Amino acid sequence: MSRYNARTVEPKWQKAWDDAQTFLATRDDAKEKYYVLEMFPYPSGRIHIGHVRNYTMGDVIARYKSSCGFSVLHPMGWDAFGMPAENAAMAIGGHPKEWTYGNIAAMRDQMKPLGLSIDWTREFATCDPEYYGQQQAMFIDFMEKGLVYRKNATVNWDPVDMTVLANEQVIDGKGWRSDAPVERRELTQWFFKISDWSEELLSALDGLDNWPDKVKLMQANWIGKSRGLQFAFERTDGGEAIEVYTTRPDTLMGASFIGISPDHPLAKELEASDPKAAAFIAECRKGGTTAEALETGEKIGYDTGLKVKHPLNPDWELPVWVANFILMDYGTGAIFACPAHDQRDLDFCRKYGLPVIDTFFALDDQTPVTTEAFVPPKTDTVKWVDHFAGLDVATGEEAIDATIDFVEKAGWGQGVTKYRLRDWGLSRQRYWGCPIPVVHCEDCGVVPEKKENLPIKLPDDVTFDIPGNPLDRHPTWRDTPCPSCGKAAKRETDTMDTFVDSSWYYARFTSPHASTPTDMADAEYWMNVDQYIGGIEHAILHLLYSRFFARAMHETGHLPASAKEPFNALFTQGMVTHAIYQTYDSNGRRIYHLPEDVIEFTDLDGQKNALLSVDVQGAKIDPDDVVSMSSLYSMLKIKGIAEQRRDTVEIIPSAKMSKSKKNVVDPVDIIDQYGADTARWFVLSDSPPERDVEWTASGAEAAWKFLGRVWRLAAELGDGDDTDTDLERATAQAIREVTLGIETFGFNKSVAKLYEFANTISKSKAGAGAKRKAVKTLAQLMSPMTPHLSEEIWAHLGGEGLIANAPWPEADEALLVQDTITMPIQINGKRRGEIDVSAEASKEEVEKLALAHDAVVKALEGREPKKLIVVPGRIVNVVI
RNA sequence: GCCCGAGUGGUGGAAUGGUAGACACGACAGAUUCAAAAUCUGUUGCCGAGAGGCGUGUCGGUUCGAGUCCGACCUCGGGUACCA
Repeated sequence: MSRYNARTVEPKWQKAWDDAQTFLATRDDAKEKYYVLEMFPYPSGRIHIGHVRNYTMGDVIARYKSSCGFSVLHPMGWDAFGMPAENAAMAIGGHPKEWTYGNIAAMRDQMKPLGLSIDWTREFATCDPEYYGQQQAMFIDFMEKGLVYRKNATVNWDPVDMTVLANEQVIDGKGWRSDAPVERRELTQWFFKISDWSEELLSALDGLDNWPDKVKLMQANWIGKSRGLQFAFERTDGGEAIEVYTTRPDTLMGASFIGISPDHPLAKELEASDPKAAAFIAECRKGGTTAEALETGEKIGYDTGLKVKHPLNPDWELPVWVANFILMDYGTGAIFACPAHDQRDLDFCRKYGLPVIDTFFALDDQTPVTTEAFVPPKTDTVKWVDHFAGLDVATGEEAIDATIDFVEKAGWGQGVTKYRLRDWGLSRQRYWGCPIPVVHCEDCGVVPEKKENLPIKLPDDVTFDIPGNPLDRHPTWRDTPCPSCGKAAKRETDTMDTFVDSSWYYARFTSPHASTPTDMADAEYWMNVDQYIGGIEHAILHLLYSRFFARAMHETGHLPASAKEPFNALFTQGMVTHAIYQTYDSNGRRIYHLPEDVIEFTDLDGQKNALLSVDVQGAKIDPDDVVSMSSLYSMLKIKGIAEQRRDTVEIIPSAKMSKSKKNVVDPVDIIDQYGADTARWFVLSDSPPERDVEWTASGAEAAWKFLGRVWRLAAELGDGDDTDTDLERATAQAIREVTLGIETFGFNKSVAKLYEFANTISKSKAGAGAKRKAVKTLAQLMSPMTPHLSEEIWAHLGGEGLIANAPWPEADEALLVQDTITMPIQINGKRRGEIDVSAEASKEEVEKLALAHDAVVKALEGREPKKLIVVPGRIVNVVI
């Protein structure tokens, strides 16, 4: 009998599937459809083990659903625009287009051997002009529907490189290449009006029954619906009143000062007239644009000298400050601060010597606030000091409602609902993205390009030797006649955020070669995505943008109403993580090292250490032999390697795999050595799919051994027509549990059950006929995970056609019924024995049996139990 | 900072509020072998000679019963609107 040889078997079956066009998705109105989609990859150049895990999960679902009789759509494409291509062009020369398409070819070559059931005829990359041209057409439709507009927005500006930086390119407040302190700068940019859909995107979350609650919660928090009070503070100098929005109007008596954003119109006025204010605002503009930078940075303020009148007491004047932590994007860009009940306000007031006024206390503690703000949940009842709406004891919620009522009746303010969600800024000052199809004409203004001129293709003749957007400095590309008046005009040089590309690719897959963005008949049949699979890191932005886009596409006639919520079910798989190894150069900048360039060992204290392999100069070191840094040095000395200064390698454990941080693990070694089925089986084993896993290759060999064992089990079988009830029962149980595992994304549990089932078969004394039947079912149950091996066994055992086309096995329910049950007996909640009872036994019979149990009799010593709990079919607890 | 998760043997993990540790890795012992590889069999949470006790990040609570529910905290991970 020959050994299982993945190297010859796997390509054989891949060819058989290709020849039979097994995975071609076809519209078949007689069949129910099932659309499985994994988030498409960025073509970084190499697939990593996380991709293998992700796509194998999708493949298990796709193959399983196909066996269940569905017409399956399982496509693949490339999220191909983005910064890394431009970075590569800057770092190593070449062109982003060549780099990207080269990477796509390499990754496709790495993916094909995995034997994924993908309909490759639908493949596309978002940087294909055929794709982004359709995106431009949609953009024009969105413009017509008023879904797009322009306004000013802040960007990270590198004053040395004179270019816009991505948040990722700002490291510790400095530009990644220039090392110069980053500034915030305003540019006119394009926006999608996603905020018009805030309520819709929020309330529709309720209908997403098959989405993880955590994702829905994150999106709801992100949209951030709040009800508050909007009103104006009159200025004492008669200037324009300051509108504020607050979610805690009930604390108005605790107001300490008025804070405005450095980007507030009033701040801008002062910037022109007050040099000190201008200096302060300039200070605020230092640093990056991220929320994290703003909120973790030092809170600073500037007293404008302006005063406002408190609306409840015209004699009470409050100072107006400019504060760097107030965002112009949220509310009105101005607040009143209540330091007693907001920690940030309190810290600020203590720093600048502003008053702190308590407005309410806990019922049992009236200590005034000192260094810690009193911020109870809004549902807690508190005692009010002097509430203007006449409250004494009430919850925060009641007080807020009462206050809004009071103010509305008094006529100086209004209850308002606001959302935190901001409009989606889609402009990018970069080359490698989808050009925004508009023209700036001196006479006509901003004019959309004519659809017949689409796609507006990116010019190929660009260079990346200087920072900035090559489209801006291209000699001719910008020049174009105005689509409206025909006069010489200029193209927009901003390109689109890559999130635009990934916000509708799922729809394009339903008709990837159509001459319009979608084909309605195809979209009607294939949409929605029945199962979407991707990383939790996309829980907010990508998934929210996609939900918005589907709605916008419906508005513009590109998707049916039924596809407004495009993903029926979502599964967020965990990430495969790996340690990052870093050292520092002489300027203190981080240098990242590949895992294969590092020797890692654990010393006797359990401390992890690492050294660069180059420092070991090729000496063979077994990390298990190294117990401490000094023992490593002695070993190196013994091996004749001269003592030298060596960098200590810093280890950052369990970080998301990222090419730029060089902690990406390549799966090709495993595939080369053991085959795709082993890699697939391995990534599905052990870890629950939703959990992050630290990458370790130990266990790959065990997976390979198991698959060999299953093959031998099949290969060594003889013939016979005998049957075996025990094996049939084990088969029925395996079918039930493996199926349940797949249906609930418990692939690790399915794998464990398959191990158990295979062990049961190999240990069974049943005849060849009975075993043959069991092994055939085993092969079928394994086929979504190890499709090549399963086909080989299926063919060997005389199965009809391809196992990929065989219907999913069904469990014989009659065999799953148990007649006796073993029930554990607890005494005071601790397990002390067990009894066997018939499945039909009444509660009374179980109680009798339990009380007659040796351990119970002994513990009772003739007394009556205090309580006797019988959970039928489960457990008995005797309380003494 | 803010929002969302996760934490169980040496390791990955299993467990509708009902026998904690299924299944696998590793380790150890044995069989087979001239020997090894491969394969097969067995043992394996910790403490204890044993009886037994202790055990699911920490502390507290609810319950007849908590890994699971509630509260506080610790650590790690993801997101934080220009990484994708």
